[in-house]
Amino acid sequence: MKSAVTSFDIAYKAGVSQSTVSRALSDSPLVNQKTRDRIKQIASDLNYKVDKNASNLRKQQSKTLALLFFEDPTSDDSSINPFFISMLGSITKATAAQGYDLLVSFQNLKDDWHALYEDSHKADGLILLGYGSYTDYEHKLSQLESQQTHFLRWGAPDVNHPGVSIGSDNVLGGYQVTQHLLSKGYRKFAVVGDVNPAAPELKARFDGYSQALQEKGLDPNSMLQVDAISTELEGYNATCRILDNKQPEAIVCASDLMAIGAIRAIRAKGLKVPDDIAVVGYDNIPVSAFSTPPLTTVQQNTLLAGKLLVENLLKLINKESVSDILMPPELIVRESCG
Amino acid sequence: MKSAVTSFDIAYKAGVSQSTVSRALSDSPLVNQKTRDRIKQIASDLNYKVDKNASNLRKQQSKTLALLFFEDPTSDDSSINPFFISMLGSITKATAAQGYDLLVSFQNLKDDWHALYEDSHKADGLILLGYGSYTDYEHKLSQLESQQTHFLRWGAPDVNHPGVSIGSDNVLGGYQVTQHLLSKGYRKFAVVGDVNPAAPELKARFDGYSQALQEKGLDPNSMLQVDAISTELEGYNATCRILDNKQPEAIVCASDLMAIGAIRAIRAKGLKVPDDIAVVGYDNIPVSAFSTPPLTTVQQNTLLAGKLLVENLLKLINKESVSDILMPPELIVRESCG
DNA sequence: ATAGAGCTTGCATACGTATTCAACTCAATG
DNA sequence: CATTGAGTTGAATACGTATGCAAGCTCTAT
Repeated sequence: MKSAVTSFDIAYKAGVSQSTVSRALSDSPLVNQKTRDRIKQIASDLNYKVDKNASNLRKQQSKTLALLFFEDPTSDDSSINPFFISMLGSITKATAAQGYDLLVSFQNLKDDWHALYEDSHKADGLILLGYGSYTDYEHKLSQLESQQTHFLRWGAPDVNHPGVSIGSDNVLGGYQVTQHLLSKGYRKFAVVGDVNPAAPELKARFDGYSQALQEKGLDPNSMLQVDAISTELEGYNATCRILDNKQPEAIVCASDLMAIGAIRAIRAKGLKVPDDIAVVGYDNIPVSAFSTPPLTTVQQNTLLAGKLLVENLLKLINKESVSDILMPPELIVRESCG
Repeated sequence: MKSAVTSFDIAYKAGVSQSTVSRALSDSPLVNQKTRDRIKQIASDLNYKVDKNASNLRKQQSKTLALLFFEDPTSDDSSINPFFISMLGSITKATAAQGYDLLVSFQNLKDDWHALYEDSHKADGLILLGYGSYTDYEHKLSQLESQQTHFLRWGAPDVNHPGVSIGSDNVLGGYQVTQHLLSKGYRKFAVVGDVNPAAPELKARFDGYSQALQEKGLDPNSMLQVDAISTELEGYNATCRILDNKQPEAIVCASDLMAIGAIRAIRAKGLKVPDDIAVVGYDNIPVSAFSTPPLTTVQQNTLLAGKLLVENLLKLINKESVSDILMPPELIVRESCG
C-alpha cells in the first residue's frame, strides 16, 4: 500500500509516543535533541511524509495559495498571453520560496470561483490575475471580501473595486515610450489599442501617451487611433486600417503582440521599420527582442510583481495591513524606432 | 471568523444528524429527496463549503493532480518554452474537466520532488513535464515507482525509464518536415539542433530528418549540423556559424524558437527567406504564424496531449492499466520554405 | 395481525495530525 | 530530606468529514 506509514508507526519503532514524533519532526525544542535525531532518522528510513490533509485539518490552514487566471474570451488553449506566463513563473517561484504550494486554475467569469478555494480550506489565499477589467465580477469580489477571504488582484488600484491590488503603472509606461518617440523627433502618431474601460491597462497606456503628447503641445485627438485587442492578428488588421487611411511616422502599440502584427502589416505594405514608420510595443515579451527589427518596448517587472503579490498576500493572511502598490515600468530601447 | 460553518451547523438548523447532511450534500440516494433539497438549501444559505482537508483525510484522496515542470537550466523566469505553456493550458483544462484541481510547481532536478506530493497526500498523482532527458533523474523515477506513486511523464517512450510515458512522435515529425522540403526540391541542408542524448526530442527529430534523406539516397552525414539548445539566441548563433561555413538551400531547425533566430541570422547576412534559404521549425508556437515569413513547422497536438495525460493518469489512479502513447504530429505548411 | 422488505435516519467511529495538560525524572537548592 | 523547577514525555482530545452498522418507520403480502 501507499504510504501507509503514519506517525504512530514511527512512534512504535522509536519506542516513544505519537506526540513526541509529531514534535520531533517539527523540530520542537520540547523534545530532547538525541530523541529528535533518532526519530528523524527513523522517519527518513521509513520514507515517512506528514499527511498534509490531516496536518492541515488540525492546523486549520493549507500552506497553499491559489492562482486564478481569468481567460481572455478570445484566447484558445494555446495562446496564453506571454505576460501572464511570465507572471506565472515568478509567482510559482515566489510561492515556493515561502514554503507554500500553488494551485493554478483558469476560470471563466461565469463560474462561482469566488469562495471556491479558501472556503473549502484548499488554499489560504487567492491571487487574481485577470485580463481586462474587474468590473464584470465586482459583485464576486465584494462577496470575497465579505467572506473575509484573503485575496489580492493584479491590476491598477481602483477605489471602486473591493480588495487590494498590485499593478504596474501603465500610464507612466505609456508616457515614457511616447516621450522616447518624441525625443527622436517623431510627431505624427497612430495608436493601436483599445481605449474603452473594459481594457483598463490599454486605456491607461493610451492615457500616458496622450499626456506626453499634450505636454509637447500636440493634440492626441488629431492622431489616429484604432481599437484592437491584444493579439498579433488584431495588431495586423488594425495597422492595415491605419495605413489605408494615412501614413503616420510612428505607431504606438499597446502590447508587443499587437506590435509584432503591426510590423508585419507595415512590411506587407512594402514599407520599412523603422525607416518609414517607427513601432513601439509594450510588455517586453521574449520574442520582442527577436522580431525584425527588435522592438522598443516597456517592461513590467514580473519577477518583482510575483514576489510582491505573494509576499503581500501572506501579509494579508497574517492579518497585517496591506495597501495598493503601483510599480514603475522600465523603457527598453531597441531598434524599432530608429 | 472564516467559514466556521460546519456540517454540524447545517444539521442543527435542519434538525437532522450530521451524517444525513454529509449524505445529502453528496446527493446520496439514501436520503429522502425532500430532506436532501432542504439541506442543500440551508447549506447554500449559510454559504457552506465542504472542508477539503477533512474530506480528503477521511476519503484518503485529494482530488488534486500535481504538475511538475522541470526547468531548462538556461531559462530565466520570463522565458518559459511556449510549448510547455500550451501544455499547461490544456492540462489545466483537462484537469478541471475531470473535477480535479491542479497543483503546479517548477522543480529543479536537485530537489527531492519525488514523493513530495503524493506521499503527503496533497495530490493523487503526478504529471512530469521535463525538458530534455529523464536520464538524470532516472533514479528518482524508480523511487517513485517503488513507492507506487501514480505518475506519467511527457516524452518519448523509453524502455529504460520507469513509468508510462505519453509523447509526440518526434521522429515522424522530423521525417515529415524534411520530406516536405525534399518535395519542394531542396537538397543541400543544414540542421540546427542538439543531437546528443541529453535532448532526446531534438535528437529524435534529427533522426527523422536523417531517415528522410536516406530514403532519397542523400547522406545526412555530408550535411552541416550545429548543436544548439532551444532558444532564439542559440538558433541565431548556430545559423551564423553555418553561414560562415557555406550556404545551404534549407535550414532545418529542431524548434520554432531556434528557427526564428535562424531567420534573423539569415536576414542579418543580407539573405532572404525563403528565396535564398528555406527555413523550417518545429512546435508551431503562436508567433511562428507571425514571423516574417510565416514559418513552416510541425505541430504537436497539445490539446489532445493534455487530455491524454490527465485521463490516463486518472486511469492509473483507478488501477486501470495504461500503456505508452506516441502521438502523431501534424505538418503545418506556411511560407518559409517557398 | 404479523413478518418481511424497502426506505430513511442516526450513532459511532476512523482518517492522521498537532497541541494542551498533566505527569514524571533528575539535579540543584534550602 | 523536602522542595523547586527545568527538561522531557505521554495521554487525551479536537479538527470536520464520510461511512458501516443498526435501528426506526411505512407499507405490502400473507
